[in-house]
Amino acid sequence: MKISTKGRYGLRILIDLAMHDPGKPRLIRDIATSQQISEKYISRLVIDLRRAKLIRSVRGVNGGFHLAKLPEEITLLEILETMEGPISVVDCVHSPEKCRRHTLCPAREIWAELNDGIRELTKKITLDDILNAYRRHNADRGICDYCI
Amino acid sequence: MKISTKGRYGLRILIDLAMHDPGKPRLIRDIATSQQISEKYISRLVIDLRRAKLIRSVRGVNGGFHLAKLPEEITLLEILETMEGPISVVDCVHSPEKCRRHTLCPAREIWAELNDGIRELTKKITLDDILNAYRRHNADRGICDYCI
DNA sequence: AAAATCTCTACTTTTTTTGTAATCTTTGCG
DNA sequence: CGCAAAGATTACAAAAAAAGTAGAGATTTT
Repeated sequence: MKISTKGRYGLRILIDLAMHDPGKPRLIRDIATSQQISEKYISRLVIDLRRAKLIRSVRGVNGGFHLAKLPEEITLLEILETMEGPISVVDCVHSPEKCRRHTLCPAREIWAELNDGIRELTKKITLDDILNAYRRHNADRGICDYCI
Repeated sequence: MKISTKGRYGLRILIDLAMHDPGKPRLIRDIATSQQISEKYISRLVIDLRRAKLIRSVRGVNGGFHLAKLPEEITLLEILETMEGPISVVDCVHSPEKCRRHTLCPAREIWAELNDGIRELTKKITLDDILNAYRRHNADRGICDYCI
């Protein structure tokens, strides 16, 4: 029941892009500097974000990244599922084949409901909400490890 | 966002006890056999369950375990927090000291709200709900790995 | 006293997550 | 054109976390 480092870093990258969107694409190098994440790791993470169409990339000289959607259109659910794979409180919710007798599995409905509940909660939170909370606070002090 | 093996095994132990409560305490050995978990590991796990007062133990000859409460009084939240520690989507929700600048941390309120939401969801599910789901299905086929 | 049981802590193994190395592809510009 | 500035990708390494075990101890009943 914890958001992984990958999830948090994905979010940081999106926050970073959101706060720099105007005009020219943002470099991995610059994201790395402001977010204090290695360039290598960022170039690994942006692949997932791009495949999920949350960001767009421009290759070659003068390339970089920017958001592919408005912050209010990006939900925490999308971000988490992009970075961490589908939310599933137990494996059989999303991989019924793992379960020896999935058609009979007792707690399946209960897990499915809990799972949906959690997904709904995260779906209601948008990148914009997080940005606003961020702006209300002392944005220029940067982001805290462990929190995002 | 996944229930750990420890969490699932704790739940299995409770289900096992609930289905055998009448009269005499149940042995670790018997739980191990029906739940297909090693005796060693169960004796490790029951410590946590006992400390959380979800089960009671009887030591010595003719000893064993039984539930300390009615199944409808045991929530999934208690079980999970007993086995896995407090639910916290990010560390700073429950360990603000980990956060360099926790009084300023931008997303803190958002995480706290999400966290509460998840806790509420799991609080609404009781051991009895799970037992009922279990009984409605083909209980004698046992519990599926990965699901519980 | 002996046997049956639970209790506890420290350790090992396994699995998962995190992060890096190295190489390839695309594009703009002189 | 050809080079340099970017991003893209995959496979591997390191670190952290989770799972599980060993072994000795403490209680209780008979």
